[in-house]
Amino acid sequence: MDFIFSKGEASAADVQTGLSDAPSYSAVRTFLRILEEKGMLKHREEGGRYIYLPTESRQKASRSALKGVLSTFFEGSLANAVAALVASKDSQLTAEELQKLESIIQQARQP
Amino acid sequence: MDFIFSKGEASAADVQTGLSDAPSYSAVRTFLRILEEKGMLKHREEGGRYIYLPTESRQKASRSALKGVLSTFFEGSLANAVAALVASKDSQLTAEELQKLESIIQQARQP
DNA sequence: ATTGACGTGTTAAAAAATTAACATGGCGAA
DNA sequence: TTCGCCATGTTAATTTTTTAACACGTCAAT
Repeated sequence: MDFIFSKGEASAADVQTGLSDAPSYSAVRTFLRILEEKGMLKHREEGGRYIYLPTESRQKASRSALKGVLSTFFEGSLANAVAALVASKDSQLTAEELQKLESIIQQARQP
Repeated sequence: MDFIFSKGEASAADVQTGLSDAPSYSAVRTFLRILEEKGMLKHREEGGRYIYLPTESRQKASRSALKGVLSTFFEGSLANAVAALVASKDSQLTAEELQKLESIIQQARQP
């Protein structure tokens, strides 16, 4: 699911190729079919191939995933999470990124 | 794993009780043992009971989980993620939380 | 000391996931 | 058109996971 969310959509071959710890092509195919049966994926046909995509909106899924991590590791606090990344040596946080963050926060504080 | 990380440590019974979609107690017990064999968990004995806890530090695991969500859903950008939560109606972001965030960002921008 | 409750270790059976293999049908190139 | 290639549909075998069941040892209470 994460792989398909990150790509937006993917064929069975895409998943099998792209996933580093992927099972066999056959297993991927079966699993995608099961995920569709469970309602988590749907597919369209493109030149005979099946392209799978999530049924849930990316927005919903992303918020849900983010809240999940916050809840599991950061007591539900976004500030705690940001603090952890900021403190991380290899955080890859550029000056530009920090500036964007600040402007987002400021806008949120003054509606 | 997420459950144990969120609790810090847990017995088989804790997991089985606390997890909403938990399998049988027997399966939980087996699974914890397998996770230990794989090196993801260790256990200590407390009054004859096994209490399992992660081998990886909470800090490492939390950063890794957070980066994973950022990478899957937010193009790796923390700012994008924060923006999504801020925009969410039910974001639960209190004024206090926003203030903490701002001060964290400001400190990060001026080392 | 004895009993009963509880958790582990172990085993075996049931269910599910993974894999391989082959048939079918569509599509493009020669 | 005809051939070869590729993805799907299907089936069956294999492996892993999940489950149940029971023996054993510990601990607390009676």
